[in-house]
Amino acid sequence: MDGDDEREWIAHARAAMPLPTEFYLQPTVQVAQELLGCLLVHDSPDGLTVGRIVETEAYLSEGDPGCHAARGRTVRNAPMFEGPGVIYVYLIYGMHWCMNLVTAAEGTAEAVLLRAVQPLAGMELMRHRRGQRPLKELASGPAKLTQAFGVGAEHNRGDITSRPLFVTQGDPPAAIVKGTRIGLGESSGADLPLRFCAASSPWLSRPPNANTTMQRKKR
DNA sequence: GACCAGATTGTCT
DNA sequence: GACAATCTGGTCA
Repeated sequence: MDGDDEREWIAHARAAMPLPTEFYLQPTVQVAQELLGCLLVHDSPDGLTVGRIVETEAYLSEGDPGCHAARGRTVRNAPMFEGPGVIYVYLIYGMHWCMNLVTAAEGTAEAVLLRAVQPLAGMELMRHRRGQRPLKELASGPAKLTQAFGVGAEHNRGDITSRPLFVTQGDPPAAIVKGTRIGLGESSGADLPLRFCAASSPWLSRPPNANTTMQRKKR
């Protein structure tokens, strides 16, 4: 990864076409898998950042108590009901932003959580936003990712199928590893195999199926 | 390297 | 008032 590579990624991202709304109308689990290898691009006023998506989680409307919309529509989760291609950004633990891409038709609340990306371009800007962290820690987690890419509340209800924040086609990983989702309680569908990772990627938030080690303690 | 606990605030019951 | 799709720094082995 050198400066020439970064310039090529920037040129590629500037010329790239966002994935269309139809992409997000596919079954959510399929979208979550097909997003792996795709490029997340944010052409912000501060500069351009590009990353390859290496980890996602699917949240479903049926039989998934971990989904924010499992108990119906609320003020917070309303974007999940607004149709394919809508960006759903929410605050977690009062400090961190998480970015979801809404799938399924309007009125059906399903989404894919972006958990980790491999930085490809705009690394200096990401470092600036993330506080000079090592490259591998720039976007290896849902909240790290949003911070590195400058995504926040102002992007909630945005459109992922148009600039400046969009996803474009990339190279699919050689293999995909499925696992259970991270951070969910036992009664929230923690055992559902809805986490998808690019196999053997060093850019993941955690190794596949290592989700039980950092559970919150009971209070 | 592995584990633990604190930070911090919007949302929901 | 409790909890949450997390992160980070500190402690200990």
